[in-house]
This record gives sequence, structure tokens and C-alpha cells, in this order.
Amino acid sequence: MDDIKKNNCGGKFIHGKIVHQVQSSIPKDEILYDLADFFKMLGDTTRIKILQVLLISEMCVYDLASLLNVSQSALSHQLKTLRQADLVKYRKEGKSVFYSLKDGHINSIIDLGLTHIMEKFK
Amino acid sequence: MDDIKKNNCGGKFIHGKIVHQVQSSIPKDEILYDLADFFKMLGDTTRIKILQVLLISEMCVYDLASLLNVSQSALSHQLKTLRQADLVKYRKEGKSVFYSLKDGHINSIIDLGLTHIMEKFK
DNA sequence: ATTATATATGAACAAGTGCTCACATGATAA
DNA sequence: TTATCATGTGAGCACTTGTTCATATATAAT
Repeated sequence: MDDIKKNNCGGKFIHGKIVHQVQSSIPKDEILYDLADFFKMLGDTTRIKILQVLLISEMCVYDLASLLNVSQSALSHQLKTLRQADLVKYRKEGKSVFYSLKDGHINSIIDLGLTHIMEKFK
Repeated sequence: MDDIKKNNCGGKFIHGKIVHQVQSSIPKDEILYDLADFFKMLGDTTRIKILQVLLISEMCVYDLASLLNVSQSALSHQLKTLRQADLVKYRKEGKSVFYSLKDGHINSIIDLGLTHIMEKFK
């Protein structure tokens, strides 16, 4: 019963037992770093919009730019970012380049995020 | 059959039908803005670590700082950020302040993100 | 070949972010 | 009260990020 020493933080940890237990069950730093990088991709309005669209249908850059009301240049830069994060793929057709999602996980993750947000909208 | 005019982007949209269909099914800008803000919270290594810990157990600031190997100040700043995002709650006990998760969604969202990351680790 | 269209990209820059440092606050101990 | 411990916070600063502007590339039309 000495794992909780109330009102005394002088030693290493206040609650050694709990801390050690937690320490052994969280993922390695390398993984958490990648995880943060992944969520970082979803943490920008423009990119979330892009993904929302591609969730429904593939689309070429020109249409995407018009639809989202962002400059073609800004969009291309963001698409490059998403490409590097391995979240989108593309195919060329004439002068156009069609982008689409590369992964199915994104769908459910964004959906979960949406339901989280929606709860606060009432 | 004129919703696809191949190799011609002169008009408003190349693929009007698809664009309009997509346009009506993506969430409002206000929601997408909040959604991005939410994912932004998960897009930082320190914050993801904090949440990973609180996923398992509540913890006081001192223990959390020691466990995650971050300065107490940096941690307090991040905890404030998480508080403002309404992701954590806290209770005071003597000199200590114990933080815990406020919401159950975060658990499943982080888990989904983790499985996404793990797939690329082989 | 020349022109127009669709996309990509480098440089520059403004805005945002996360840290440290110093100090403030609040509670307990001496 | 005074000292100590746990946490919070403002200011400053280095670093990152997302955009614009100009230009490059690549394909198709004239």
C-alpha cells in the first residue's frame, strides 16, 4: 500500500507503481513520433477538406482547387505533403492528374473525429 | 453523358456532376475547421504521449513530467492547451493536480491511428 | 512550332507553435 | 510566519508551417 504517498512529491515519483505500470504499456517513442506526424496531416483545414473530398471520389487538381476555393499552387503543395505522408495516390490522364485516397483507415478515423466534434455542437 | 469532358478544363469544372455531388456531401466549413483543430491536438509528440498515459491512468503533473521526460513548464503549457481543447479534466489533491481524459472517443481514435501506423512498420 | 492548359515546385515571407527561463500562485510543512 | 514543494503562466525566441508569387514542366490544341 505504499505506492500512493499522498501529498509528498519529494522522491522520484509520487506513485511509483502506477507510473511503472503505465511506462511499460505505452508504445515506443519512434511509433508515437510517427503517430503524431500522421495526425498532423489531419490537423490542417485545407488538407482535411482535400481528404473529405477524396473520401467520396477521386478528383483532378483543377476541380479540387475550384471546389475547395484554394489556389492551384497551395493545393499542389498540400497534395505533395499528402503524397509524402503516403495518404494519397494519383493517376495521370491527359493533362489532368487525378488524386485519390491510398488507405481505408482514414475514412474511419475522420468519421470518429467528426462524431467527437458533433457532440459539442449542441 | 457530358459530365466527363476528357482533356478539357476550360470551363468551370472538368467534371461538373461529380463535383456537385461531392460538394453537397462534405461537412460545413465551420465543422471542418473544428475537426482540423481537434486533430491538431493529436499532432504533437508531447501531447500524444500525455494522452497515451492518461488513456491508462490519471496522473499528477509531477509524475507525468518525470515519466515523459519533459520539463514541468513545457508540460503545464501543453496541459493548458489540452484543457482548452476540452480533452482533459483535472482534480486537485493537496499540492498535486491529477489530470485525466475527459472523453472516450480519444481512445478509439488514437487506436485507429496506431493500427494505421503499425501497418507501415513491416 | 507556337500557344494554351494543367500541374509541380523553389524562394520568400508572415503567422503559428512549442520550448525555455523567470517568476507567480497556492498549498503544506517546519 | 517562513520555507518548501507542486503547478501555472507570461515573455522571448528558434523553429515550423502554409501561403503567395514566379517560374518550370508536360501535354494537347492550333
